[in-house]
Amino acid sequence: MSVRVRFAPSPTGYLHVGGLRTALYNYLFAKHHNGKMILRIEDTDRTRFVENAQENLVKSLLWAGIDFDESPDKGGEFGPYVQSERFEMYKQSAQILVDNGNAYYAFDTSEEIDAMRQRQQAAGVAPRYDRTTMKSQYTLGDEATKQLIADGNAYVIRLKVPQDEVIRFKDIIRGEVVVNGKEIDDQILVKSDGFPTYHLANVVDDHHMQISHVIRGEEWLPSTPKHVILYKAFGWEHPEFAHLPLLLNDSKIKLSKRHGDVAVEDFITKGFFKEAFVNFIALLGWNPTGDQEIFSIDELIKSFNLEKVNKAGAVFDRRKLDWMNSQYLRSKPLNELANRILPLIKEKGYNVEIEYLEKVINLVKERITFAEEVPDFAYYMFEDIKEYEVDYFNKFWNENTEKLIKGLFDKYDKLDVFEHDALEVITKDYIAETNTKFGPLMNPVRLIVTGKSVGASLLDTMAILGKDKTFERFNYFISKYSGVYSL
RNA sequence: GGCCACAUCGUCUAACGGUUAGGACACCGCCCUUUCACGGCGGCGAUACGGGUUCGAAUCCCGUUGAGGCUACCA
Repeated sequence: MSVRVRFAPSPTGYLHVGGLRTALYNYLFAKHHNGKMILRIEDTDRTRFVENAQENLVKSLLWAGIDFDESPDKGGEFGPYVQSERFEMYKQSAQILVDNGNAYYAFDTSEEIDAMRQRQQAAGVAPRYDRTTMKSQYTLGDEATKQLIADGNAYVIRLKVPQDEVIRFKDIIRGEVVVNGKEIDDQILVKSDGFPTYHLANVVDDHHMQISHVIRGEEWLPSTPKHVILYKAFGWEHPEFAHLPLLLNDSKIKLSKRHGDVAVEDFITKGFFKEAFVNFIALLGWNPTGDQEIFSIDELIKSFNLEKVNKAGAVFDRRKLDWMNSQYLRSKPLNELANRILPLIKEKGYNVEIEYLEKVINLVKERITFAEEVPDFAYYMFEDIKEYEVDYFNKFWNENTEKLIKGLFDKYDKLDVFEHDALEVITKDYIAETNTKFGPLMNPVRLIVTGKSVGASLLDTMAILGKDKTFERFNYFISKYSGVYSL
């Protein structure tokens, strides 16, 4: 059997990281099995529809490297891939169920349903549609029902759940799940506005689109029995199910919009590499066995399998995500990094050659998490020093060091090749000659050249900055602070 | 409340029924070192609890507890 899976978001906002993980697992599963990945937009709730949401969803998915074989944009032989465009199909499907006795009409208002629920809760029973007392085809009879519809009364269509059956299905991740029909509510299939609910549309589409595996979040597990009933009512085989563990926040509750950023695009904006983000997300709830932490997308595809997906929810740990990003930052080609932040560099008003930018990135990349930090972290590589760190200045700048530093720069001045190795030889000779140490000598030099107390290798910093700039800073510093030993 | 599913270091996780319960993030220490990092080495730290099955249980079964999901004319 060929593998066909789908990612089926609602266009209600932005792509949630949990949604991305679901999409990713579907994608990895499809690619692993040489199957097809389908995007279907589930927009049956027009009250929650958000303009441009679909575009945003697709943009985030594409950013992560998840593309589709069939989608609203690409089309495909099972289209359309937007549920609102499949309206007729659901209508006909619902009619089939009414005709074959697996669904029925109901005319209750939402107030009446609310009242029913309150009665049930007060009585301590589970809220469920009460076929015996409510205004449905059950209590009204077929003739009266027909008449009410003919008269233009609003109605819904409900699934007639077999009360005396035990529903069983196999979940690839969780094993067999068993639910008693008595526990299942008569789910609304068609709303009074004529639109199908998720349950109907989902089952109809998955069947007609020949979906082989439904891989979705655990929040769908409780409604899966309803879906199984639906497939049976239609006389269809149901696809295989795999319910993914939830992504949790620090409080171990389902990651949601209410608690910090969960929109994928926020992470894009923050500067995460897609490879790092995908790598991190993939390992949240799945592990191929072993100690490997860094996986390329091809490695993920190669080793992915549903059986290894965990059952328990996984907390989304930003610190590990940061670490993951820094790992990728260190291993990425310099030209890629340089091109990535070039627009940002220009935006800051810095006019530098790409080669120079690459050198600077290489200089500081082990000290930062995001490539975008470079212009701030090492601003002194792009413009004049804005200020000297006061504590550092007061600690290291005095009459002795001034004399010492001047002597060192006299030696540096003789250098034609202003590079790391040459600088190192000169510096070491000078240390031996003056009987000082690297630290006390170079700390003030760092202050003079960068204004800061921390940073990358100082010799490399000076070499990249070049002799002219280095001396410009030295001369400026001396002209301003010679004899001034406290700020 | 009911239903469903879940439970290994703080977090992500590994472990044919036989391991000193392994790795990673975070944290701490040491080394490296001009600073800060990177890196290397080491430390801290877990099988929720109680019963069973078994020669032997993190692993299988039952119960308890805990935390979660669902309980919409939302998905």
